[in-house]
Amino acid sequence: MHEAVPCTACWLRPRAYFRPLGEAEARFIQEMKSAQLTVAARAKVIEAGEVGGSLYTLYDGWAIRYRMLGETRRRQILDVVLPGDFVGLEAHILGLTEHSVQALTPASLCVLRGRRLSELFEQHPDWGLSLLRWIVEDQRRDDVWRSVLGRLDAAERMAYLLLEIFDRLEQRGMAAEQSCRFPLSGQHLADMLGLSRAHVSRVLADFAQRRWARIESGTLLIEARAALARLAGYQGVAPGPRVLL
Amino acid sequence: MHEAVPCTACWLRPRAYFRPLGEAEARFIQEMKSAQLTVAARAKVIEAGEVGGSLYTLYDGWAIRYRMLGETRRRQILDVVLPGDFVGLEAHILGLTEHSVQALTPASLCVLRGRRLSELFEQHPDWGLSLLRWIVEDQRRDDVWRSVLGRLDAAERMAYLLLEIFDRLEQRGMAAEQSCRFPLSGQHLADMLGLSRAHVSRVLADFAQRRWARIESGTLLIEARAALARLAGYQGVAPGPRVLL
DNA sequence: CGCATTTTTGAAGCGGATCAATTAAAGTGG
DNA sequence: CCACTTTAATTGATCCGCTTCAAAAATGCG
Repeated sequence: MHEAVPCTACWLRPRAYFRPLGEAEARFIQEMKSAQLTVAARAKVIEAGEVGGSLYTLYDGWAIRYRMLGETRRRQILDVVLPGDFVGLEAHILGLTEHSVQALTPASLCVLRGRRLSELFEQHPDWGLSLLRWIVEDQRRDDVWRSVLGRLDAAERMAYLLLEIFDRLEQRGMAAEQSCRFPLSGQHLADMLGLSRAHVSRVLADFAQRRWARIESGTLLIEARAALARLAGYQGVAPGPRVLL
Repeated sequence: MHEAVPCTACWLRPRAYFRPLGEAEARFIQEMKSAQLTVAARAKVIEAGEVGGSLYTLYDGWAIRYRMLGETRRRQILDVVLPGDFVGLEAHILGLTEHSVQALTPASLCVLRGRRLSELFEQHPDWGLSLLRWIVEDQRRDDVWRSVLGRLDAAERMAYLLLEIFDRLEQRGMAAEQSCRFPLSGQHLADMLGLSRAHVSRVLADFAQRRWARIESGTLLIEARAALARLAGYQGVAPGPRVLL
């Protein structure tokens, strides 16, 4: 898919969503990047229980982060991983991962030298704070999702998910006016929202019939954003800019 | 409740759960602490929508962190805040809080000079990394809770919650052999677990009747830890040690 | 084109919500 | 310290949203 891309040629970095780089910073980050990894759709990038493990930035493609529960075939998808997002921070910081990450589409990742993450904190303490800020923003997103799962019904959850993914894609320049690529299956949606596959199908049928949103042949079309946002109490995503490593 | 306590006299710090301090570190932290705040039970420490706001460490007592949803009276309690936990990191880093924090019992908090948090990163980069590690551990806990809310039924959720709170108290030296203080009402449990007050009551009645656990007059008694852990797929909490600011 | 996977749809059952009535507990003021 | 008021916990009856199971339709893929 991609040969090793120098950071100066990164297609993501010019996006307004990502914080611009100074000269020295650019060199430092280029130095952190040790390789480019390409994986096929459905390939596992990180497997729960793995020890150590690298730190990655997803460069292109989609992935999911998930946990399996109690021996059984219960899966909770924790997040959709999009270009610019970290993969493997838990593995890298805590040494052991409890979640898995699987590519949804063909994907490519920048492999970061973990060693240099501590150097980053020492030599660029302001980046340490930027990173902290980013993580705290993610925590807020987690808070919202706990509310979504704990207190919203099926249709509200679905509306929230569709809008959030669309907006995150838009920040990365991966969305059109009111549509975007959407490689999640019904089963994926069910496992993210704590619903059954059958019920996901019914909720989506309802949205399509109301002309609020529809998913067709791998594409999400948002037809009535306002209606969805009102239903879910959706407030938008963190505007950035965010650091990109 | 407490007059300003010097960090050297802190009752929490000697606990094995918290990372021991060097001489210079102790001074730095003492310097960060600018005041001690005491609040009554039910008082709000942080209100959603608040701008700015201090950074605190809960010193004594219990609190809850929660969000209200969509104008209505739907509340999601995101976490129980226990001594040693941060309060107000979101407010401090992002400038605006979307959750509220309310004292459950009379509580006292150490007020930290926010300014010095960035200095901490500069002057003690290893502490920056410790803090990062702590936050990543919290993220893992969030991951687990998303799984709990998304995929476990009422009894499983309750079992998970009781065990986690008990273990967190134990780490802080606030639990006895198989019992601990428990100031959460049925409504609180319902709002944490995404259940109704009535159903919480039924689940607890069932646990009591099975002699697994019971809550009586503000005290939680864990009678059959193994049974609860098996039911919930509970694996324990992060062992620490953790930094204490 | 034909097989495998996914999606859709229907029918039935269940877990938990809701509502309402009762009981118990916790404050409050005299 | 007791009667009164308020708030929270319990319990039963009913209802609804979602699950489960199963079969049919659609879609993708080699």
